[in-house]
Amino acid sequence: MNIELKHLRIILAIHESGSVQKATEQLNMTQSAVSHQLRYIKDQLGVDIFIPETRPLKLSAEGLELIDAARRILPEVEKLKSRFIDLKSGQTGRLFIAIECHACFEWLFPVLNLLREHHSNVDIDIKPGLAFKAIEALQNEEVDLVISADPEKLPDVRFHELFTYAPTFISAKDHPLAERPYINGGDFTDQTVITYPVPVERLDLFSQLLIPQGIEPKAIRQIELTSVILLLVGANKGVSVLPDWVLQSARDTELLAQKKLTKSGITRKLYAAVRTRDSEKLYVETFLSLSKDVFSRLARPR
Amino acid sequence: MNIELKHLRIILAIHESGSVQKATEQLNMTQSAVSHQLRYIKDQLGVDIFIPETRPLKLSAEGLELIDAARRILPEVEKLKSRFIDLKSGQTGRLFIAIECHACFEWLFPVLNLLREHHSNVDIDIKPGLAFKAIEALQNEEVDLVISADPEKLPDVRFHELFTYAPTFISAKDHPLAERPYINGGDFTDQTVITYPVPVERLDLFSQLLIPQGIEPKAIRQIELTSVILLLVGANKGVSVLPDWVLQSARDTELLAQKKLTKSGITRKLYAAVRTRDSEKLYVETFLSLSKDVFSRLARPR
DNA sequence: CTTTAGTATGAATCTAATTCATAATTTACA
DNA sequence: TGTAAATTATGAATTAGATTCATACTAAAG
Repeated sequence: MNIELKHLRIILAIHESGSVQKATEQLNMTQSAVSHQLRYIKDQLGVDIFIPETRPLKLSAEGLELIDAARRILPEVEKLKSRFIDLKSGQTGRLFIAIECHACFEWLFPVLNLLREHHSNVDIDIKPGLAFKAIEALQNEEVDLVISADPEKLPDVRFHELFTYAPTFISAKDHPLAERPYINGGDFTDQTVITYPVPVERLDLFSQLLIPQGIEPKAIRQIELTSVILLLVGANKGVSVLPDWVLQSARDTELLAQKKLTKSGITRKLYAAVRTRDSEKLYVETFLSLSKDVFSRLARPR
Repeated sequence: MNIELKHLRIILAIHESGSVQKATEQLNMTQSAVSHQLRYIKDQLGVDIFIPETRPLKLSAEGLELIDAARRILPEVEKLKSRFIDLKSGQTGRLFIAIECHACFEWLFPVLNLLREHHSNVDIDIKPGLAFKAIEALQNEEVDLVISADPEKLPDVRFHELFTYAPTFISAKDHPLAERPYINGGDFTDQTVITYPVPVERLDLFSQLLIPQGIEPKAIRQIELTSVILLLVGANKGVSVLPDWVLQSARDTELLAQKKLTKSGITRKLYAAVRTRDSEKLYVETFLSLSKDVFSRLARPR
């Protein structure tokens, strides 16, 4: 026995319009096609749906049951279809985010709050614990967007540039290095460095400066919260390197000296990576523009 | 956008088995056919259901939604299908009954009570008010079975013989006609006849005897309840004609004289009329055999 | 009793689904 | 890594299914 949605639609249209004739236009079929289908349905179910040789066509007892079922099933399917139309257009969907950059929480939270206001139908969340294999998780559809500073050339992933920042050295004002015009890699050999609790190769200081030069600092101390890092650096418990925007937006920076890294300064770019086919989704585009907005407000020196 | 149940079944089978390959046997399709369908579905929905180039095939975010919907919709359809299998076999269904014969309530009630015990899934009911156009109502599927004494040759209706009975004259024992060996039509001209409250042409006495002979009784008095009719006849308020089985099963018949109608006696047959295509349904067959059982017990003289 | 509107049907046509053969990928395992 | 095995994708041919057209049939209305 084979029943398809098409058949339920036909039966329902005939019943609601009162005749095969009238149902034809609603169904975009000829009278003959409907009639053939009607016979097919009857053969499949083994019972007459409409009482034969009556006009207007009247439902049989069995037909009534079919109509009941159709009225339960078809709206479900319609819901599914419109759900997919929405999904495709980005009216609705899922935006799970992985961040490779720990400091990014600073601007990401406000962005997501704004994004939720614009797209209440989108399921927005940050997925922790994926930082290291974030791009892989993106390809796997475990997440839908990755904040990354290391763009790759991949066919199925597109990296959208968000903004440029400078990893910046900080120390207490009375720290010896606070006198320098800029800081070099070698300056770290006898310093305690305070960092976020992530593998060192994921920190700009290490990936851009220390690892290439084969330098190791005297000690590393890992702290979760940005404000605590600032506090400890101010208390001369160590030095640190943070994105310039963090320093510009943070309070209590009076005790700190800020220096560029290397004579020419190091700059980096942050990217939002999404799957290519998600690129035009409305909420992805909104995310990108909101990020730039929020960042530019955050980075404005006070 | 066109989605059919077939597509939901394919997606679900692939997801649950883990690969297209394994799904093929469950679906009774070749790997190629499944693959082509998969592409069709993707084109229809406009999004990838499975993440491309991954094995085992993994659902995309959109695919998950599709699976959810399939798991809601497909069981509904399966339920519908098994419902129709039951309907066709007569495991379940509807048995609405119209009776042309008023006295039939006497044996019909016990039959229906027994029938309900055998077929708890069948919706059993008596539909009043259809007595006159009962066969039409049967063809219209307003009712599913008609108790009738007037079989017709119809292509879509089948009359199953239930049993034979004799419309029998009754009067009080001290009534003048109680002396006669049998009663003729002419004997009614100066009698008050007590009948059920139905059109006279539907009463055996009239349709079989008085109307053909053009005879009218002195008066007609209509009473609903059989026991009241017996009471009134016993009290010499009139005479009546009732099926023999009613008299055999009723109490308080000591005061009554029973006489056959005409010298040779009149006999009639009762039929259960059902739509031809319902004839083999289990509960219809049960109804027929139960009716015969109950009747033979009822008609057994006490 | 004839007309008319609605429904059914057969044959032809068109569309969609399936198969077969084979290519392309991916995975597993050396 | 590289190679074999397994899985999936694709194109062309085939088959099955759905639709149309023309027309016959049926029920209802006048």
